[in-house]
Amino acid sequence: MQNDVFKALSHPARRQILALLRKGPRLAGDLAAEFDTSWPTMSRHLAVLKDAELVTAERQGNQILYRINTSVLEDAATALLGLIGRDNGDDPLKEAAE
Amino acid sequence: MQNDVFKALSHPARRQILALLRKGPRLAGDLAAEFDTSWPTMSRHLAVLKDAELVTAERQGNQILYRINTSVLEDAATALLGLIGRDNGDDPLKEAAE
DNA sequence: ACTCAATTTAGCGTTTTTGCTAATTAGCGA
DNA sequence: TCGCTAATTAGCAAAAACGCTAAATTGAGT
Repeated sequence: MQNDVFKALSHPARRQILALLRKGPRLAGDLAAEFDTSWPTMSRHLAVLKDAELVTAERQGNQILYRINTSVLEDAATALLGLIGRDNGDDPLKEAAE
Repeated sequence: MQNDVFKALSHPARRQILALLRKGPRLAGDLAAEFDTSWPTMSRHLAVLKDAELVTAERQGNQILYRINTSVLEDAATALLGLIGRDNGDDPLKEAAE
């Protein structure tokens, strides 16, 4: 699902969400409050991030706590870095694919 | 134009093009030959990569030589890595934005 | 100028993404 | 159970991305 990861990262709002989440877990509502877009729109951005496993969601009673998932982000960064190095024989795209 | 970079990276074919280019510069035609899609489609993918400055194009007489631009790729990877580290105060998105 | 090969641009239809409002689900407390 | 708040899902319209075929462009060679 490497594929969806880059797609998820392609929207600026979603990268911004990750930037906020980097500082610590947040409730969905708190996140939504930081953006101009409507709640449902935020909710969908979060769903996209969750599908890509870039974040995890955990119910806390009435609300939902979102956490960044650094491991998937690491894989993506690694894949990108793999694209940089001069040829060492292996395929950088396949390499980080899992 | 950080924005366009991630968008450019969001399509698997374009990442694959970069993977090929990583091994060395290539003529547009040679690149196109590696994919199932039509030439015009490849041409557009290349244009997207060029807009994002992920590659550079250089005319060689009749044909066009494409080269990967690692510096932009590095910036993107750095931005991603910046999303991983625990809070150090600065904004990882802005940071790599230029 | 004429022609060929390499590539890009135009134009079009289909699919995906985005963002909105309205409606729904889920959990909590009275 | 009723009502409230938090969040998601439905449904829709507008915009953007994709990929194709056909037409145009560019440079090289004759």
